[in-house]
Amino acid sequence: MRIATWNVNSVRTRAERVVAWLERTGTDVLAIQETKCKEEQFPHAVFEAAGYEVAVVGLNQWNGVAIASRVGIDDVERGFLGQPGFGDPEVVEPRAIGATCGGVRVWSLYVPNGRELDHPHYAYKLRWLEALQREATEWVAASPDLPLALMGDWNVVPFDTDVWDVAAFAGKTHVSPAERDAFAAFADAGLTEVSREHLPAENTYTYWDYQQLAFPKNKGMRIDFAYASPALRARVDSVTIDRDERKGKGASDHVPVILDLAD
DNA sequence: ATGGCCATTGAAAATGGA
Repeated sequence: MRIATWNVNSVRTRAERVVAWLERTGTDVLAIQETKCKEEQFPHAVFEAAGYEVAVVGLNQWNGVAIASRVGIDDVERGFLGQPGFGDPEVVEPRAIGATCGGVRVWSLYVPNGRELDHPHYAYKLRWLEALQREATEWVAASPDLPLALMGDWNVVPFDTDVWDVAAFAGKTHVSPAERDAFAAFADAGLTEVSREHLPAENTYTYWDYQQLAFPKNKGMRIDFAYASPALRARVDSVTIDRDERKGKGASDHVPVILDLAD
């Protein structure tokens, strides 16, 4: 089975491209982030025509996550227990959706950006990661043999070598020790970030800004990851970052991260 | 060629992204 995660930066703009990619690569399950639409605006028909069922959560033009699967999609959960909200009035944003697909419990996650270190969004980001880590700890403890994947756009650069020039990020989000600690803490829940295990090379990126020729200059960031429970980790044969998907007109600024699983 | 922001809302300019 092949499962993947991809921040598509608007699913309405890129539905045909995403589904063509799913079919071409033979991907069974895709965790999608930044759908940027309400559930009723989601291009359900494009996915269904290709044989994918979809579970969606979306409130407006911001955020939005989904899971597409051609191996079943059951026990859908929109948001996680204790998921923090943001704003006044406080809203629990559509940033997490879970479903069981082909025997794997998959979560599609879009971690808050943080904006600036002194912005309320940054404190929200840390709260959000901490709450997810707490909940993930419960999931693993409750079902230690369950294949579980926490996949998505984590908006954290775990190591200096996960960005083209860490000096350019001095005083900015994504690289702060608190964010890195919050990201690393998922290992304490018994999870392993399997893209790192299989693709340890430095300067291996999943995101390139649209501006200033970032992609041709390879000024990228590694911020899309997949944490796996022991039962899933043992089944990961290989991990691929599909860098080619950043090429050409109409690309998302993120590329897919793919996990090939043993049956 | 992989090429100097993009998507959404709403109808100009603002918001968010990272």
